[in-house]
Amino acid sequence: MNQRVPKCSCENCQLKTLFFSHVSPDELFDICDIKEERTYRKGDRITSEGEPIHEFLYMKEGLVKLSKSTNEGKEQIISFSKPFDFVSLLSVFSSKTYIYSVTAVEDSVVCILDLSVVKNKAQQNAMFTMDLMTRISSATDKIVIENLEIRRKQLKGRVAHVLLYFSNYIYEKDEFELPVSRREIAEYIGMTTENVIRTLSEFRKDKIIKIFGKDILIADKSRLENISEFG
Amino acid sequence: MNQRVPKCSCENCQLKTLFFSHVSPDELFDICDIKEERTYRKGDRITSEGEPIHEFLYMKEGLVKLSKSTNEGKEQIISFSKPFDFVSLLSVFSSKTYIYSVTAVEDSVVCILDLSVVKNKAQQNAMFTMDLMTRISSATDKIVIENLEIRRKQLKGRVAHVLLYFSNYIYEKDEFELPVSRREIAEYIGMTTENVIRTLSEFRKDKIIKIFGKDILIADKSRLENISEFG
DNA sequence: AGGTCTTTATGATAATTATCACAACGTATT
DNA sequence: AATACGTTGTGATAATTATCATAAAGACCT
Repeated sequence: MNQRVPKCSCENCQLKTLFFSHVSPDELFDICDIKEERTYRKGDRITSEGEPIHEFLYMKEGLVKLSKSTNEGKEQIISFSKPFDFVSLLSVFSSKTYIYSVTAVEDSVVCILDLSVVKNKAQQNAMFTMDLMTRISSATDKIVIENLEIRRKQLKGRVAHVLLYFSNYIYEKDEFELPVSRREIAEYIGMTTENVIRTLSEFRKDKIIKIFGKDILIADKSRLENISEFG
Repeated sequence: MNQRVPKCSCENCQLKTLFFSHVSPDELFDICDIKEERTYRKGDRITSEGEPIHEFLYMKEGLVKLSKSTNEGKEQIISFSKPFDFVSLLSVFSSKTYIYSVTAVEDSVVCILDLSVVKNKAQQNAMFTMDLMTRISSATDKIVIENLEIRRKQLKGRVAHVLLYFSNYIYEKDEFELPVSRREIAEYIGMTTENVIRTLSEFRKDKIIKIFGKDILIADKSRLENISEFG
């Protein structure tokens, strides 16, 4: 399920500059000491809705999804987090329990700090807290904006948008392996699985993309962008 | 358009306890000195998309909407802010310019601090920054959750949801004056104006609500809740 | 290797929502 | 008072999306 990696490798960690730029080397060493890395396999649940929050999470490798299930048992995907994103953005400082679940959609490595350590640090070091707030704000802003973007489009535009999201933002390549199922795409864009599949088939027939199972190749990006923008 | 109220009335301000619980009386006096209150009339624009952010805003009286316009010129309403909510939640600590506009939907009083003052305070006082972060996180969480709620419902459920939102959350009464037009409701729930109007008429015909122009009376709340929940 | 379950896929049909057209009403402006 | 303009309101029709049915392919388990 998960496995501890005892050796701390913070010296080479990009997060050091992003997250800890206002933490002294001594403090950093302390944090490094208590930091834990956990490895998750694709499909593993990392945190669950309703669980108490006692850890602070950020992404080192892989890709995870944040999701929430409706009281009818359907799943809604809120967002995806890639390396050097905070996974802990919603709820962490405003709630005692998670209001969403986090699940690995690729094999992932997540760095974990006890939340009380982060909170203590935050109460002592204002610059650290400012950094933290800036980062968390930026991440939640992205979620809100992305949500608005998806909301104003219809089916084809939304599917095109998601493909471009993975291509441009997550993988930075025109060919990639979809980390999620058609159903999960549907849960992200708020449409049905069948319509997502149908739309992908249509894009394939129109030679905008090539599909080999989970592998997607964007063949005509400008047309895909056009669909994403104007439907 | 707007008018200065020179006298500082922080002594009686609810925000003092919420916002400034970790600020010393001396500091509070300083802040009080430079704080400005501005009065806006219904319809007045408070901040505009693309403008540089140099002020920190919070609500004292009234109701405002946060909105963003698409590149096709359509408006999307992100959320509403009521008294003692921060208006400055998205962007403030993550962007130099506003990515949304703020407009008064009721006559409103907004308290305004220079952003540099808030940032300076935040860099010096970690507890203050923690408070701030907690409040901002809580506000953005609400936006995300509210968005998911609306997204999973269809037309009737969304309209019912909005009515309950105003009734329960904003006015805490079963009878209230709608602060927004049908079009604005449509912009908030992502449906067309005509369909919002039609749905309201349907609720009226079914004796779930009474409508007198902008005045709404919720006559059968449990049925409205049922529609909001199950469509 | 066989069976079960999920995912991908496609078609037909039903439900939902948008668009267009038009009218009444209120409000603001000149 | 007259005009213009936005809001509210309703109906007919078109477009979009969901639902249901069915099937093949792949993953998983034993």
